Amino acid sequence: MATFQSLPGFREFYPDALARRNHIFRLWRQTASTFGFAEYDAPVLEPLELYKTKSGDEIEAQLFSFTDKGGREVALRPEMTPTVCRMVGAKANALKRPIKWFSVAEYYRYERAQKGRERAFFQFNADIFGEPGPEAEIELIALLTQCMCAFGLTEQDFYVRLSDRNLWFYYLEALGLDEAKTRAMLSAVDKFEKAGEDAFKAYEEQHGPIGAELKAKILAFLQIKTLAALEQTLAPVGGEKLAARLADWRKVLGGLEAMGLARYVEVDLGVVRGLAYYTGFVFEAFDRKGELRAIAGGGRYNDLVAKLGGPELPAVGFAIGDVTLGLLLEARGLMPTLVNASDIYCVIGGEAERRAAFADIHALRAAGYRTDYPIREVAFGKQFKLASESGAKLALIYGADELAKGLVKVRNMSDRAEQDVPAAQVMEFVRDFFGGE
RNA sequence: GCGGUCAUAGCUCAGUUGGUUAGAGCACAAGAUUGUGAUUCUUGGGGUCGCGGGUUCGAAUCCCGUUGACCGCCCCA
Repeated sequence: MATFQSLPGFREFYPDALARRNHIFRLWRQTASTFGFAEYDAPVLEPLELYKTKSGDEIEAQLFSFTDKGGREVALRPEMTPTVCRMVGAKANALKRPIKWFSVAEYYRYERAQKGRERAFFQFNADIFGEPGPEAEIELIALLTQCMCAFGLTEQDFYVRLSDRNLWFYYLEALGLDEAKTRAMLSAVDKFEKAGEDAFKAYEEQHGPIGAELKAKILAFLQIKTLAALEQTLAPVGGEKLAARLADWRKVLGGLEAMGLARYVEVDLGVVRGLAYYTGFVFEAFDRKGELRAIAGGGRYNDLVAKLGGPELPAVGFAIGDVTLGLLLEARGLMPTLVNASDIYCVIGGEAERRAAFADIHALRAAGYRTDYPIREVAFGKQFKLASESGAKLALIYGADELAKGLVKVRNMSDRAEQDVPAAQVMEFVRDFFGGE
């Protein structure tokens, strides 16, 4: 057994695991690019204060933080949001609006590792800055769903739960709750799905018993699954703010429906997301079977850029984690296996033939064909087995008989057909073969 | 940070009330096979049984500690 093991929650990526990771990254990048998002990157190590300012002092317990040799308090980034807010804030006036940016990066959190949660993990992060209206939400939720569908996932596999902190604020205000009670109630709502009635305990300890009528209204609000039900519930409450907010809801859901994405999105006010900096719509993606942790989460955070020292700049963003998504893809059989296949495998008779083959091998590789051969002498019969295992579509056979006649034998690995090709025309033959695919 | 379960080969696991040299399948490698593919047969490498201590004539097996994984709680940006 090895003397040293990797730290808890830190993963090693053997080639097959890295191939799966790259597959995920590739489709994320491709998808973001089709949506017109630009990729950026940023430091892994940041001033500790950046995260304390954003999330409060308690956050330090969840961070990989330390003092560097210059006496600076630093932390490995646990998320991208504060960093990207700083970057955008610093050049806000020079950036063309809307600012649509994405990144694929590794994050570090000092937490107990569990299924679907590691201490080091990757996230796809997408944000839109400078757009206060719900059009930004449409764009991002569309991107989120496509970032899942690109892998072959369907509405049978995942869905996005859409909620709204503003709606809760307006509704609870109309029900007569002050700000402190509202925050406590949102915290209870956040816990309700997991804890049930117990979720209200903390609220009642703080603010006294919840009246039966109030509780019934809260629970009814949580049951709402459609826009129609939402409008029906809020109609008697009235108020301009609520009316305007419902118009935003109609815009978001209408836009997503027009994109054909309605089947992925559910109204679900049970999602409030713990962190206090969200200022409007919030959403999370889950697997339909409810077996896994959240796959993605995001929302609007209009105050954060200013809070971190930039100008007033509205923003919406979300992140998808690689761990839970990877688990879901494995469970649905959507993770490809053979990734390192060759195009061409060379079967080589002996040492003399090897020298002749090398010229072609190098030329083929330079021309971009994935070309492999047995690195040391191997029995002829076994080489065909190796060729088969390599995944190559074509085997080039450099035998003594062929080379004596100035030929190379070419075997089509799928239909086993063979033909002789003049040695000088091998490259041309290969081009035709792969060009005609 | 707290509780529960578990830890034997690269992987999945077997290993009797404690008994002498710890096994199987898969995977990997070599050969049968010096000119033709996933089959078959033979053979091989690979283990201080997570680590440390204790009980015992004797520990993979029992006890204590520790590390890690998994499940749950807290948290989840």
